[in-house]
Amino acid sequence: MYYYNISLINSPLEPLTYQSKNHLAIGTKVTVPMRSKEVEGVVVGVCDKPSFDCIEILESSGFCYSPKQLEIVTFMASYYFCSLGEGLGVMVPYECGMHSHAEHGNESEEENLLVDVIIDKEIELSLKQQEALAFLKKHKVSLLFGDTGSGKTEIYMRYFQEMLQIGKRCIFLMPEISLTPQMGKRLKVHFGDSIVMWHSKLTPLQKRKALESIYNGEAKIIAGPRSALFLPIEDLGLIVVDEEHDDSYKSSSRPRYNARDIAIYMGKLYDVNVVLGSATPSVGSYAKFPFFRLRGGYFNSSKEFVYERGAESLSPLVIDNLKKSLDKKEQAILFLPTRANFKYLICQDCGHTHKCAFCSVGMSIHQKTRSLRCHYCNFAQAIPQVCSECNSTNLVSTRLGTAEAVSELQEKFGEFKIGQFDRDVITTSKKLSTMLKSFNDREVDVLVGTQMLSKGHDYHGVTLAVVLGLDNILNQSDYRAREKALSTLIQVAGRSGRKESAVVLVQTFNKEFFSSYVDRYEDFLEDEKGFREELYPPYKKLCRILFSHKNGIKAQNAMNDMQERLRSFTNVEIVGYKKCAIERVADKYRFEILLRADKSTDIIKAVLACRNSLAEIDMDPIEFG
DNA sequence: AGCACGCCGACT
DNA sequence: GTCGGCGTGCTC
Repeated sequence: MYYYNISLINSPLEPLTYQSKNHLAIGTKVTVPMRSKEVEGVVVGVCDKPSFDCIEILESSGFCYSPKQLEIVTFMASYYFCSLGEGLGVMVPYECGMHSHAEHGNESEEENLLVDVIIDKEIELSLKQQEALAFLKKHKVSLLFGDTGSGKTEIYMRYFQEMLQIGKRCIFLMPEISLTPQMGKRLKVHFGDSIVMWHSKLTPLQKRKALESIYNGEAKIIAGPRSALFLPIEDLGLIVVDEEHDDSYKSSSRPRYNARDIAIYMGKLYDVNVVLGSATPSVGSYAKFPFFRLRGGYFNSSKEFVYERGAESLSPLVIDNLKKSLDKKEQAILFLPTRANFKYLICQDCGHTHKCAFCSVGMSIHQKTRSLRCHYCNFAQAIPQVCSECNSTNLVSTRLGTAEAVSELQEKFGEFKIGQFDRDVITTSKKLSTMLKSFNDREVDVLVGTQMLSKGHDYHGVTLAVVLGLDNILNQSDYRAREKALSTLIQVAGRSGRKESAVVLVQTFNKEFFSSYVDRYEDFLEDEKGFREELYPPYKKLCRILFSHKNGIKAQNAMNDMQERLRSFTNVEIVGYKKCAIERVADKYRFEILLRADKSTDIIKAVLACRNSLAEIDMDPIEFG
């Protein structure tokens, strides 16, 4: 009889011991009984006969995780504080017997011949682009710091093509696949069946087909959001992380990994190059990696930035600019920050804000459904007519929401079509492509939206971008607030003026800040480096520990207990321990500890020694709320 | 005494 | 994470 440590996939439990009559290789995916249910697990170790009676492994599947996949999972488990089972949950295994030769780098003549057939035409690069590509090839990890429209995508594509020609495969990460159908199409046109798009919204059939082509080797490029990192790919030659600054690379549930950072880890592990690309690179990547600067778009467009003192209103200046551009039969986009900090219902008489019954956040008004909705737990209720505190009927909402902006503009510009572009309206990728198509076909004149507007779509005829509410990002208590606000402005501005000259109208009380950096992002990055030194990433490591429980006292006690114990670790600084800014979410009270240290290993040691069962640990956090 | 709920520990 | 055992405390 053999005895194995089995990690249960997606389970927070540590590996459990099961027995088997047959020998099983480490990494084999199996089915085991667990409390009268059958669950999937992975053989992660061999062990001696334990003192307790063991249960038999039911069957071994035809799938297994490669040693390198197990190494990645082990790293994720230790660095991001999850179980092996939770780490394995994001990994897709190989078919048994597939990976062994692949990981030793054997090349197949047959495949090389196949590639020659697939590639039809070479992607032409400008001199500057060729220079950039040469730079990327020279460095293990490099940053392609290229303005919107400067031709980053062609460089990636050319690099992919060259990899394919030597029989190598590539991973192409992008933020939120559903938000970038244009990129997908563009790649599909060039690479046909040798590119496969992988994301969580694939139907079971699509998923099967995609996996099939990965297993049989037809898929040479795997493209998608962060989950595309973890497919059973052989002969890996290159990883590209597009829009590397994007927050969606950080997972907000366990395993709380950052796909950009895991890509870099995998680059080392597989000994392949990693390319990070962005028009607005993160301060961290800029500080850590060599970069190549690609300036300007080839649209030769000029942009005029106009600043108006204000927060978030459809001011006369905004209306006037929109009118001018509409009269000229041109298109405009209007940006408002994410819906998360949207408009709340406030009583003018007593100042009371209508809060969610389960979370300590204001409920947002959704005019379309005539309801109040909580963006943290989705609780919904009718819009009340009177204040629950003082019975006043004088209830107003101060902030401007996308839906409201749309209806207000539609009223003012009756003959033009105003489109709404946010997560409330664009719920499927079909709706996304429909909206983008009607905008590019000029059936829609003004597109009003949130962050979604800035996510790399091509808008051909936009000559006016109105950017409202930036100060709401800038004023967040987040060490990245400046970076987030400025990069948002640059990304939105980058959506306009692809062909002609364009106006970017910015409402802010911080003109000084935005105007001095908006066309010199590298200066911002340099200055920001100075600001972060001694305090923030990438110079210091941060770790946030969250305690949440229905019983607030329990959560608070758990925080206090851990905080006390952490004090003996002198190389880890307790930046603070307190109620979260949003103190209740989904009927649970929340407390947090923020840690800072020079080295992540110091944080890991301290947290491992001090954590309790309520502690949810977020390494390299990007959310502070 | 009987039942409901909530806490806590085990899960191989 | 999820289940079940058990203790507390409330009601009949």
